Amino acid sequence: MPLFLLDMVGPVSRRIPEATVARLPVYLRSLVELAGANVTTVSSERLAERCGVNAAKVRKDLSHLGTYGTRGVGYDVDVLLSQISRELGLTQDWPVAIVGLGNLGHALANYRGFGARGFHVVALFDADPRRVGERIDGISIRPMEDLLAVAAATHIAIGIIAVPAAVAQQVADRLVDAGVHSILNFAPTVLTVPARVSLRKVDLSIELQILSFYSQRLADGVDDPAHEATA
Amino acid sequence: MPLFLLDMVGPVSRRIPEATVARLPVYLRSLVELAGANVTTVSSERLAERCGVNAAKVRKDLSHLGTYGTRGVGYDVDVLLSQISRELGLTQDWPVAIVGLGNLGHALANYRGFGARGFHVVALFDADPRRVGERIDGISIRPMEDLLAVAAATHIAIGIIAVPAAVAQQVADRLVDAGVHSILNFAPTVLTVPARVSLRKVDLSIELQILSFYSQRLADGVDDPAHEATA
DNA sequence: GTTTGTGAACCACTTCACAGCC
DNA sequence: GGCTGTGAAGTGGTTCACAAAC
Repeated sequence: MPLFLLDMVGPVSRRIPEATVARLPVYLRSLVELAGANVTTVSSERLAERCGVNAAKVRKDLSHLGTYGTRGVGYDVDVLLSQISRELGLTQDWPVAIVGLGNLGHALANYRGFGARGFHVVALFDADPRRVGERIDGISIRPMEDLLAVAAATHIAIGIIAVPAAVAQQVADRLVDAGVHSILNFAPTVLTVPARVSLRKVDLSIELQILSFYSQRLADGVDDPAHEATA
Repeated sequence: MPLFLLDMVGPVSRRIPEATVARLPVYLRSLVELAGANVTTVSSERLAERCGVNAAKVRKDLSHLGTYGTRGVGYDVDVLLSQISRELGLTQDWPVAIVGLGNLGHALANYRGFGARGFHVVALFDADPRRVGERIDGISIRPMEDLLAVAAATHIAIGIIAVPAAVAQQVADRLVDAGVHSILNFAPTVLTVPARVSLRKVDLSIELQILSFYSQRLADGVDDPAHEATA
């Protein structure tokens, strides 16, 4: 490929390590804060400190996006901010559906900050007829049966599962059938989805049990190295 | 050390990789289900399938706890279950405090399944005087100022932070001052704690942004390898 | 002098593949 | 014949350390 075509390909085609992808949102958040405080330039050292990682990692991570820093100076906050936003796909809108509106589902549906960066809750579903029809933040809860029809009408990109573990897999299957290709699972169970579907999980009891492990170690005086959240 | 003393040291002194620790709760959950279904024996193959990992990983993970399998047969469900429970420190009780009782805090406070495995919510705190005094599931919300006194009375092991990002660090500092050595952070911000304190995080918007990244890739037709939740 | 970008070394974890035991 | 436990090989990610650029 001729060199002069390289910038037409753009950063989207680079292979970015998974570990880096997981840190980009953290950098982004910090950059938004810096921009809000009218800081125009930031060094890898300073950004690293704010994000709780080390400077070499920041530089390596950012180098995967392209060459946006200036030696002797640092990174331009606005440039970096928009590059990371673009890389994460936050310049477009992602319609989100929440399935299951118990305590957690309600909390999620009310969560401010969805809208902040391209995520919009467009539909709520619950199997319990007593909950159907209730409105949360202007959106009414629909019966599970409507999922396919709604997905057809408004292309749902991300499905959030907040139902009991026992029915989580069947909800996941329905979401996949409805064409959803990203799922965030809050139910405490292992889900299986086709390889093309992205799946991430948030599991309170697993987190607690991990903390329990290290608490016990601490109590027993085992000198474990510090460990940090992965989430 | 003479060989005959080895079993007195017990599995607690082995060095267990962090990645393994994060999977033990998943194995445990599956084993509890198997035990409930009166299954007495399980192979690494079968357990792996149920947990969404591969069999070699299960064997390697379990080998870190000791030699609890039988060649040609598999693992005894009950034995393995109790070994993992012990390793994770679930045979003892861990008093939990929740700080911040907005939507999410409420949902967490009402979460059944805390009690199931050694975790007990013993105290709730909120800075908002209008919320103080409210009772959730039999426990009344106390003002932040009571934290030190309550921590002194009931040894709080785990603190859950469910406050706005802006005040999360100061809440973390207070928890640490109160002697809490494990923190689970739901606030969307990076926290800094002393090395001896265990810190894990759950961050909804980071999860969504990671999903967004892969959604965009998918839309752009980049053939990324499948990726799974880390949490 | 300062700070990036990056090969090279290092480390942790995963997977393979098979000997050893049932 | 079946399945575990584990060295050895492979992979992905982190950290070092320094030349290049400002």
